[in-house]
Amino acid sequence: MTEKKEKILEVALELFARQGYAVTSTSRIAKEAGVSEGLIFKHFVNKQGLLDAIVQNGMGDIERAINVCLRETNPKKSLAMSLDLALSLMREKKEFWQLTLSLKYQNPEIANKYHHNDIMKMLQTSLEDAFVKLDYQNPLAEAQLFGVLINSFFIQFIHEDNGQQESFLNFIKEKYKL
Amino acid sequence: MTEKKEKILEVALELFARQGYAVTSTSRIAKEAGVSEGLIFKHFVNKQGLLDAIVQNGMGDIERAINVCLRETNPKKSLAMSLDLALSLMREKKEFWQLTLSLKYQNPEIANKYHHNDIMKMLQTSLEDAFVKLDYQNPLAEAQLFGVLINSFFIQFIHEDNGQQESFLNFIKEKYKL
DNA sequence: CATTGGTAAGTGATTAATTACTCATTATAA
DNA sequence: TTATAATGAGTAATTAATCACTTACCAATG
Repeated sequence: MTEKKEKILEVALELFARQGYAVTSTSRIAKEAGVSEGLIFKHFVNKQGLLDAIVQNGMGDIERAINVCLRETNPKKSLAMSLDLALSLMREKKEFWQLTLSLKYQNPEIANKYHHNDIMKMLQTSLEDAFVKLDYQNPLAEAQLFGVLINSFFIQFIHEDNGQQESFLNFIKEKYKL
Repeated sequence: MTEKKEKILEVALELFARQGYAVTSTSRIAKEAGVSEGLIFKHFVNKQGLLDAIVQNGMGDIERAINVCLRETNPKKSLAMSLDLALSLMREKKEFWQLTLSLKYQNPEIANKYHHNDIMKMLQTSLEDAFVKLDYQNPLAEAQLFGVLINSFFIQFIHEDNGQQESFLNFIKEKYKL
């Protein structure tokens, strides 16, 4: 991976996340990355190919982080870890979340290939395990609700970072006595 | 409001919601509405003006529906009504929700003027009232959580209508004994 | 040590298509 | 008659993508 290729990916992620995929032109990306426009197409074939590369990059990082979380067997620890993971992933990969979420509304094809709900589904099984172990009367529905809580935490944090996120997570932890 | 003007609004809402604002061309809207492209600019000045008109239309309908809901003084009934309102609004105005939500990622200017969080804020006060009356130990945070639950219900329903929405709402009602 | 040949990285002018928008003109209805 | 509704050809700007070309690097060969 050359320096310029990496710079293109970096700038494109930032612009796609901030402005949206459709309204970000390849010429703008090239200018901002200090690169000729032609180079983008040399490396990524077309604009969609550039987007694909960005999404694949991001998904790799996140899958690795989640797999660590899934190994926890203690149910309460597992639930708490899921919440902490959400917070840290959000802080470190905010631009990427913004992009994947926005693609749901702009680019249905790629949104069906990889979007952040896929990651949520990976977590869902481990959540269900946890609620079964904790003897909840309706563990599946509880897991669904918990997943939705994490999901909406993501969405809210993406839209406005007013610092209330941590207190909101703590409130959930109290509610589930984690 | 002439027939053709209404048809433009109808078609534009559908296309903006399905494809996104940026990628939907005025020529496409005109063709699909069976109207000359010039007419769009006669009625709405520019593309942004067309979007403004659509959003204002939708917000009017929804504000009226919400105001009915806010008059309820019984706390449990108020909370239950909020959930039912979310379901019915979603079913009747799905395209509009899709649009407003997608604008958050594509059109920051208009998203700040009117977006669906404004409507959530209208509900928030009535939710806080309800949880105070119900003697919850932390009514503000509870109201926030409840608002988030409604919020995420919207977002999930927009993305995939797999019929699980009603059962999810019922689960919340049970959890809050509504 | 040169010199050659091959390859990938990178450029920038150019292209065809599409875009939002304009405007002179025509139809319609009160 | 007069204002408004509606048309559709036209325009300047922007777009994604292509193309012929240059540069940098590196290994093999004589």
